[in-house]
Amino acid sequence: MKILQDMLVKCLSSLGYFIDFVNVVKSNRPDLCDYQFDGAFKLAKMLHENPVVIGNNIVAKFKEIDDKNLVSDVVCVGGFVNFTLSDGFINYLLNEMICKPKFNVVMPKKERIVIDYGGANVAKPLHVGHLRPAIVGESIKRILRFMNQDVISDVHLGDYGLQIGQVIYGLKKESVLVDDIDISVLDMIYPKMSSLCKSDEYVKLQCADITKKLQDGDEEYQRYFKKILEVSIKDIKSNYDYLSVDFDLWYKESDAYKYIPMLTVLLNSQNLLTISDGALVVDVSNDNDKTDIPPFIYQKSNKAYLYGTTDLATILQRKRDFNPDKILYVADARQSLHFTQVFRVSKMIDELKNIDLEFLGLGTINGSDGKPYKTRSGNTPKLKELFKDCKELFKLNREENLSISDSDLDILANSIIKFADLQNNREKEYVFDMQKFSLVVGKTGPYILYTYLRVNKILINNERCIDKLSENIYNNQDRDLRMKLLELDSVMSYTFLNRLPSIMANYLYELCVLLNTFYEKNHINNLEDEKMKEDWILLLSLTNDVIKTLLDLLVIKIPSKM
RNA sequence: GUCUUAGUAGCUCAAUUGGAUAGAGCGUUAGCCUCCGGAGCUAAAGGUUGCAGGUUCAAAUCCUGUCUGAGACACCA
Repeated sequence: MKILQDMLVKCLSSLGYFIDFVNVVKSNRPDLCDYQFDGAFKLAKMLHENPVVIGNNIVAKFKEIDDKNLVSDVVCVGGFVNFTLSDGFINYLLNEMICKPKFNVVMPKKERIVIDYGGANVAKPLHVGHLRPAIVGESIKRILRFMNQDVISDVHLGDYGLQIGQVIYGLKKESVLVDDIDISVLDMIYPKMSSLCKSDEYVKLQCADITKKLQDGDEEYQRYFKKILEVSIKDIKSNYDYLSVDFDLWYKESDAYKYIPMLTVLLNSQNLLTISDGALVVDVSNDNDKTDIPPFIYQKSNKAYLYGTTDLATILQRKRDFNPDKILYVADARQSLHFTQVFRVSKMIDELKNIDLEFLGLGTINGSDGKPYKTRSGNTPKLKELFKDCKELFKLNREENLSISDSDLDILANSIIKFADLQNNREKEYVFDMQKFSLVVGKTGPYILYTYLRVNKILINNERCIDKLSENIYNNQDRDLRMKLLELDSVMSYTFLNRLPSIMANYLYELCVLLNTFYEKNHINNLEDEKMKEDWILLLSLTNDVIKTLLDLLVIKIPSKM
């Protein structure tokens, strides 16, 4: 609501009222007004005056300068300044949305941003835990691009950590030849080795040793490693393809290794490395810390490197390759301390200190019991099985679902799971209840898709023959829908600034609710009034364009029918 | 133990970051297809925002204390 805001700023300054930021927000009392300003209270405190008097002054002045009739009414109620928009102004704004690109959303300053998400590790099967980093990351990437940012996405595969040593150890122990490695073998080996290492300290040391030797270039281990990489990446790609998640870069942890010597030089030139208990560390503690931040471990006492080192080397790599303004990390919130350490070291290094580093933490996905999600059989379900289950449950739901094509079923299963995830605040954990999700009633992906498709049917049958709305608004459902469309601008900037797809997802749902209400109350096909019909076709066309765009930003495709 | 984070309707979550009467979905109850897709729509019931203080015109939101859950806390990722 930029125009209204500018007008209010003008109004306030001509009254001699100064306030640090003027914010006109959507009213939470739609019975009273459309937009609300509560600055009169702040002014009252500053000036030691009655807020009602100040509010009334603002109202009088606003009426005086509102030569374009932006508002049909502006009143002061108990200190709140309440604006009701005029039909003309509403339609003016909607027409701007129709004819300008990207619905006339105000764009932020363009920056070059690397976004790191997905969290896949080589040789570990993708499971339900990888769902959020992939979906939320992909959605944030798309939102950044919509907001005109220069974005590079990188999957940053974990391929050089201890897990690879574990898998190689397991393959050798089971006498699997390099040529016989396939995805089913890998899927079987990792969980086995992971639990073995937890119970057997000796095996763990062996695995650590293999990891170290691999990092040092051991030929035999490198052969295993290359094959594992090939098999595993193929599988990871097919999983991400299914989710419509894609990356510009498929860099791996190991690709950052060649930057470690340079990184060491940089750290040494600033005397940042110290030895502690045989390991090379960087002290990242700070006097203002409420609790001790442990030192960042640069190199283990056995000379092997940890993921913190490769993360840091990756920042250097990105700096030199792309010179980004920002790097965003979408990862499990439990890694918060790790990123705090990495970021602090990065800020100490002269070459890297100007890069903004943002950690976007994700809450865990829990089952109905409040604990991390498991299948009925008790193990962590693999991603593909999860979608298969979802499709099966969805088919049982309705007889008609049996006739839906398999590709549309995939789209619907994607919409169910993605919308269920993205409507939640990414920082909070949430309960994943497949039974509930596949029932598909209420606030779900298919609800949005259904709304889109039924309205789209009208648009197919009625050609859009004007490109500008008239001055009219015809009834309450009509006005509610138009007002909701006007919120898009502020929703997008809030979503962008906070990197919260959930804000946009909830807006999309609310928009669909109003669209459905409109649809039930107004039967366009039966209309006699041609002008009304033309306006409404255009309005519905705009609404569906918005829905389609937001669905894409939520990584949800539209099925041909459902 | 220290730090972080959460606690809102029976259940799962909102609340544009201090604004007016705390909103949705599920579930429950009662309605709505001669009509563009009923996976829909219209209503109703359901709340001392964990508890106790405090700050101010105004608190779910900020501060203090307290209870409960979750998580993190140097050679795993």
